[in-house]
Amino acid sequence: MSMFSGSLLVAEPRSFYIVEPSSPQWIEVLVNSPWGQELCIYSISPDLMVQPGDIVSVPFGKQIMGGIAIRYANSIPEYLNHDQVKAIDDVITSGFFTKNYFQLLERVANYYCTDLITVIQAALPPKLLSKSQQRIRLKIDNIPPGAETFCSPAAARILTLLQEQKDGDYSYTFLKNKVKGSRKAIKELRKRDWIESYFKPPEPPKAQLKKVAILNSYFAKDISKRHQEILHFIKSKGGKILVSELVQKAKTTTKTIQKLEENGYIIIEDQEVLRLEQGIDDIRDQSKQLSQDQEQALEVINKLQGYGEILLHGVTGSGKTEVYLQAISPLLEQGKSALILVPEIGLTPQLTDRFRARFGDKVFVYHSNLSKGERYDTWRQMLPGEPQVIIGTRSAIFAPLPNLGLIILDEEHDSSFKQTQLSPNYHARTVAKWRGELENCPVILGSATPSLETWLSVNYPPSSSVNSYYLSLPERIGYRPLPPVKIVDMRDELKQGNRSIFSRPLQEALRNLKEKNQQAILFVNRRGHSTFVSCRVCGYVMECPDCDVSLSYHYTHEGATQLLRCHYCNYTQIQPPKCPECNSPYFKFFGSGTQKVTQALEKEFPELTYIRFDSDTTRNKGSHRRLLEQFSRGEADILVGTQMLTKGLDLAQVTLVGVVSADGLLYLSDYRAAERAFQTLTQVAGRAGRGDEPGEVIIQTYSPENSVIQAVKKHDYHRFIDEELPRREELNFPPHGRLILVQLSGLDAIEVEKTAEKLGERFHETIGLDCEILGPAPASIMRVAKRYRWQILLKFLPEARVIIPDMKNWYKLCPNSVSLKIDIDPLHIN
DNA sequence: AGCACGCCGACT
DNA sequence: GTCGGCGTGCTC
Repeated sequence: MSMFSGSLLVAEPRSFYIVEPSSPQWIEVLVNSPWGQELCIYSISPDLMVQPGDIVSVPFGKQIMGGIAIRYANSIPEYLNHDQVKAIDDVITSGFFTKNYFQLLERVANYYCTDLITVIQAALPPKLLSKSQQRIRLKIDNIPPGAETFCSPAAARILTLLQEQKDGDYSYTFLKNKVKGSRKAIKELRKRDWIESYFKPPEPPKAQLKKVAILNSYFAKDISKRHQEILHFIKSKGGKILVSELVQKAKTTTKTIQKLEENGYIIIEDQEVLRLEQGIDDIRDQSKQLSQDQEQALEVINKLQGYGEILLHGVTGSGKTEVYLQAISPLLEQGKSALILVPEIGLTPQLTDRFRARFGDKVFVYHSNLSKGERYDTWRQMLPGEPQVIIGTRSAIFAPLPNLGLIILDEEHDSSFKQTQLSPNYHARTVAKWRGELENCPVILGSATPSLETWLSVNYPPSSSVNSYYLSLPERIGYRPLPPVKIVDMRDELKQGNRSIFSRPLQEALRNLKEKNQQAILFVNRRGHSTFVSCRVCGYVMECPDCDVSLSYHYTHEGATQLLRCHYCNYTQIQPPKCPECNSPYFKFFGSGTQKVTQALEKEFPELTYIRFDSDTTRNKGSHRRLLEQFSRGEADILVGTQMLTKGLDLAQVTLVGVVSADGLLYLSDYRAAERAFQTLTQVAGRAGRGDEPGEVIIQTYSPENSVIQAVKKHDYHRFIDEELPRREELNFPPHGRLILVQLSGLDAIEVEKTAEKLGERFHETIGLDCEILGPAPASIMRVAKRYRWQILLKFLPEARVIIPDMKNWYKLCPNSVSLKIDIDPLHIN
């Protein structure tokens, strides 16, 4: 929680160009100290220019760490002596935190109950606010032979570890994790003066410098023909060229170039070079003719001046992207920028390509798969405010674009817009609306299956906000029909004696594939091979030793060791040949994952080739794109994959979509299970028939009468909404009420439970009647990665004011061994 | 968190 | 007197 009252004063935009006549001597800096955020005062040495809003590095204790300069101070507080105040070490980046931007960060911190500094860290490229790292190194000259025999076992272990390392140097954290009782042992070794500890200064990312040759005097006398040629070449390139490029393209040497510099014909300078992810080049694309619906939608968007929330509800294949493109085009001409958020960038290379084809080098991508340098440079080039288009994932909502004209969330229903593991647990959609308000620009939320939150917010807006619009694209472009959806009752298949995982209709559709020269997508709810391995005699199930879940069977290839893996903590072990409990050999796997489906394909349809597309096969950088390109080139007949397939793939040749089993989606113990199932099935069905050939969808299930399945069959979003919204309203679940999930975890089962009980009592004492307190209860998977987990769910009634003044005390109620996490608006409450 | 400082008891 | 364990307070 922010520890300051009111807003922090930060530089107005552009104030960084103004030099104050009487430069203040001190400045307050927000730092991330080991025990939380703090506002500390530092002096400014005369030779350093520091402004509020700068990112600086400062000394703190024995460390150097990153911080944000907040405001000038004319004096130091009374409780500090002058010799206690240290000087700013360096300025890392200048003129970045504008007032609007800072307000946004503060709002995120307040709403999601975290420190401002934690939000800032999420908003900046990684390592920009890094700390110095404590490291341990050997003092080789002081160590007698056989030193390890003189000291305690732990100390000996550390000594050996360090001696095995080439430079005898390890980080303190590494040794702490590796050796038990390391703290004491290090003290012991330090006493003997065999090791020393030191702080390695942080290394924030830096701009890359390269040498450029600049033409100085072209009309030179007494110059060799070769030199004249080189100068001419530089001139043809605009009088300025990278030295490396000059050497390569003019087929010359650095020696020659040096000679030219010595004679004053050219000047060699260091220049910053941006490291940016390269796109494909030279595919240009023009605006397409819009359908009537698209035209109407675009008109509403273009007319909108200032903030507004727009739901663009377009069925799969209705041409939402073209609307985005044409909405952005006039903005760039006005000198404004646009921000497009997508669930996962690797999955939408086509989207990025289309933007690049339309807007060329004005398009930049920003996501966590970029290298550190690429990410820093992409971020840095935004600061001057050149009009541009940023396509990014969740964290790009914090892209520091000064003249923002439009924010778009594509596939706004997607749950990857919520940050779950790390703090702050923000939802990019929520932050996008705040940012739109602050920057006074429209926010477009695009989806074929809008989240209930967005649906409600746009159709029944709270009285305070009138600027919301519902725009519908009910038809696919080119009057292509939505693919018919066939529901297959798998109980009948079993009755008819079909024991294959493919039903007869799906088998027939797959058989027809080859002769029609078409492609198919098979959707499987799970990666790996099987959901669990169990004994058919005694019922024993293989479980992860560190988590309360069963292990999944992973098949690599014929003859390879068969592995069992935990999908929660990645624990891996070899599949035992017999049941460890009763020694029975009938020890087999159940359920089906992507691997099992591909095996069945090999067996039943050996003539069909496939590509497996899940998190096992797409782990490496660029593998999404590579696999998708292989598939679109027709190198395989079938794409077999998981959830990833649902995220906006546009593959024109796919006519058949098969859902191997919908049941795993339908029965999850979560209040959002129905919504997720509807979205996933509708999205995956939408991959069929996007080209000229009509599509077909086959969904296999054991519960064909389920209302979600029926809504998917009819492509009927409204039918789904009409059933689901009252159900949520009845139970005060979002979007009608609000949830806060309080999670406790720790290694000691009893202690976690006791803390949960204690907190629960506290909640009953302090929280008002407009909030229902559910729990404390153990999480549905109680143990993950050796940690026991309990939780309390706070359910606020729709009209309740969600204010929790007591939150700081919650942390005080937790012993050190129990950690507390507060998830605001959780998407999963298991 | 990590470290210095200072108090106190066990031992030379 | 000296060494070392451990509780306390500080980091601009």
